[in-house]
Amino acid sequence: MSKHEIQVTVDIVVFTIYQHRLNVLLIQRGIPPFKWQYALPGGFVLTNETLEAAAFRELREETGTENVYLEQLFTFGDPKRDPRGRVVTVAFYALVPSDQSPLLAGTDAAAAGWFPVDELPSVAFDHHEIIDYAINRLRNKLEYTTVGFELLPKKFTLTALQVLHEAILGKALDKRNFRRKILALGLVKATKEMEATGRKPARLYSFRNAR
Amino acid sequence: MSKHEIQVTVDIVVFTIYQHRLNVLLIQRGIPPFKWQYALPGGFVLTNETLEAAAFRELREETGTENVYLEQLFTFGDPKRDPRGRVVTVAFYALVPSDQSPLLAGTDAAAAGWFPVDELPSVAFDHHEIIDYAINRLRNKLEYTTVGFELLPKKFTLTALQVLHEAILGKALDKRNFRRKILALGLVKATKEMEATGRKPARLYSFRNAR
DNA sequence: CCATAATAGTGTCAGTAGAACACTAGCGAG
DNA sequence: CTCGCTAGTGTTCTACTGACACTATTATGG
Repeated sequence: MSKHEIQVTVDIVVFTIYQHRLNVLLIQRGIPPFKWQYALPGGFVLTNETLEAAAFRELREETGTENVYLEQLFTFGDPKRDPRGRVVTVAFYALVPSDQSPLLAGTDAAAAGWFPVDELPSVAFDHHEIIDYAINRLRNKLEYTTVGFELLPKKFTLTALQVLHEAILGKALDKRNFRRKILALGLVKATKEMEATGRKPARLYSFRNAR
Repeated sequence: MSKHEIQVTVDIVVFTIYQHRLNVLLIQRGIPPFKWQYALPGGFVLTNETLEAAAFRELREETGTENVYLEQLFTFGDPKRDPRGRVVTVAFYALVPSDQSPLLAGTDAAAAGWFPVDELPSVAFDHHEIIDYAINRLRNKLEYTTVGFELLPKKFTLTALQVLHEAILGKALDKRNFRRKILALGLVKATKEMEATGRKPARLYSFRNAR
């Protein structure tokens, strides 16, 4: 019974909204296997940290992002998924508010970048499968939870919220129906501020619950 | 960087409907830690098998069940969850049709038994947390998928289907509304057979899709 | 054979949620 | 002051959900 030969990693699908599109953070690998290919941020779990802590640590080390929404997705354990040996990876996804996303002051990563989910490059290992899984989860959760707010700044316009939903769901939504539904949910509170840019100023809203 | 000291196991929450209640399969441990306490069926993942294959293998070895619905749930990796060392467990849940459930011709297990989810004994490790997670997942999936049918024999009465839903959701449902909704979904097909037992015979239905 | 016990099976109405659909309001730029 | 641009707003129809009570059919037992 070869019980000890399995290594455990975490991989994180980091999402943000950038230029009205849903984007994923990818890092170019500096070492084999799959050298120079893009891959998800991630790495080995240390023996004395939780899985979630490992994911947060890798996020910090590789991308400089902190204090983001993080949720476990699924665990991928095909024996052939890593050519180096048996590696089981616990996949997470993270949501970065759109006003913090371009800060890529990475340390580990040679090169990192945001890629729109419908224009992904080829990625290492089974990371494409992980990304697909994450997009599906995000779409589903958007419909019955408040995850969407995690991708926005603290104050946002209803149009920005709608654009976000459209970017994730990949389809256009009716403005009046969308606003009616969001306001009926009561999760959002009008502030007294208006957005500066643009032609006609739009009212800023904030999310009611704690972030 | 102590990367190699993590062991990977699978644990399975096996559900069935028994006497109109949702039940979980537990096995009494024959060895420490938690000797004589009840625990979920499960065990170590071998280096050349997928996680799912490991779960199926443990199910077969420990409970004799085969060909059941199996789905990955969540991965539990708290460093302190197992007193023997660092063990990360990938949790699954399985659904056993009610006409196959009492077959507990186990091999590994000293003693196994079905326990109603609202009368669980104290269980080893963090298995209570895993069971709670599984019940929640099952309740949620019942509302938007067809998992429910996995817990029934191939032919079943609509009353049996309703009892199943009530057992999982833990609340009574209106008979007319329930039947209307189920029939409107079109997932179920009336057969020409009637159930033998009972006072007035009830029509048997079958699930349309493949099992 | 008739009465009883037990479960099967059936319809309506009211309230709510979701989808389709087009115009006016307010601001900045030129 | 006109144009361009985005903000913001209601109604109607349809589909689904939930509440609610009685008749039909069989087996059993007196």
